[in-house]
Amino acid sequence: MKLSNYSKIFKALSNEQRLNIFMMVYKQCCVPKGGKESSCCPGGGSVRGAFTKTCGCMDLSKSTISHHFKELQNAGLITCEREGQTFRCRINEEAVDSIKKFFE
Amino acid sequence: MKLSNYSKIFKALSNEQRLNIFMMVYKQCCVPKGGKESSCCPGGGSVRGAFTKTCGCMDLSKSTISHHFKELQNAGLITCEREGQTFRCRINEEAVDSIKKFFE
DNA sequence: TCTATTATTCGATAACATTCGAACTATATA
DNA sequence: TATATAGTTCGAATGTTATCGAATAATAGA
Repeated sequence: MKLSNYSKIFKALSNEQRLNIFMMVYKQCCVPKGGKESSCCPGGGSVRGAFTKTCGCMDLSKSTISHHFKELQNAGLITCEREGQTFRCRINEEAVDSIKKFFE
Repeated sequence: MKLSNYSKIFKALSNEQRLNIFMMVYKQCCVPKGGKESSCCPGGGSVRGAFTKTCGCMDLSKSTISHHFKELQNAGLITCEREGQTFRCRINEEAVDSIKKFFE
């Protein structure tokens, strides 16, 4: 992976609000081994209605939150797929693995 | 470690030039186990004349490079100590460990 | 097809980042 | 003490990012 891709990833995580969004998705996607699945993640590994949830618990306008989701997607950190009126979000494990490798 | 500290670290690494500087220090500080020490790192773990070296291999003005070193220090990623006319740089292992933990 | 809900796009604005060159400070050495 | 080398600070130009509200588009359901 090129250095410029890494800097893109770090840029996406450099804004505190956006990092917060990333973390909410990240935590909910990581069903601990042997642990219970959370209600938002049937099947584990993805978050239903991530955007709506985020709007509900962050003090930012919808448009700003939409922008932050786009940035996280552009950096390759998450993927989102439409599911009716809302979106289902998933962490891109590859990106996370790349970061881990970066610091080895 | 607070989320805002993480975003500071990621911000420091979000600029490609700065990431480049960080990597040069990082690589030179990490003497592989059983490997030879590099000439810049007698004793291992630190880089002698890091600023001067960086100036020599990056297409940026001294003042800009100085600024980037400051940013890396402010984020707690590296420390620099004067050594005569030049500086000796060291990676802050704690910061790196924090990032690793962040993605566990 | 009408309406409510959900999310995106647009245009504006304010704040912040990157970069430079010039002037300056710190240190070593002749 | 004069000079060379190394690095910092300052002010300015330029570019990028975060944020909002309003207008718009997509979807579900009545």
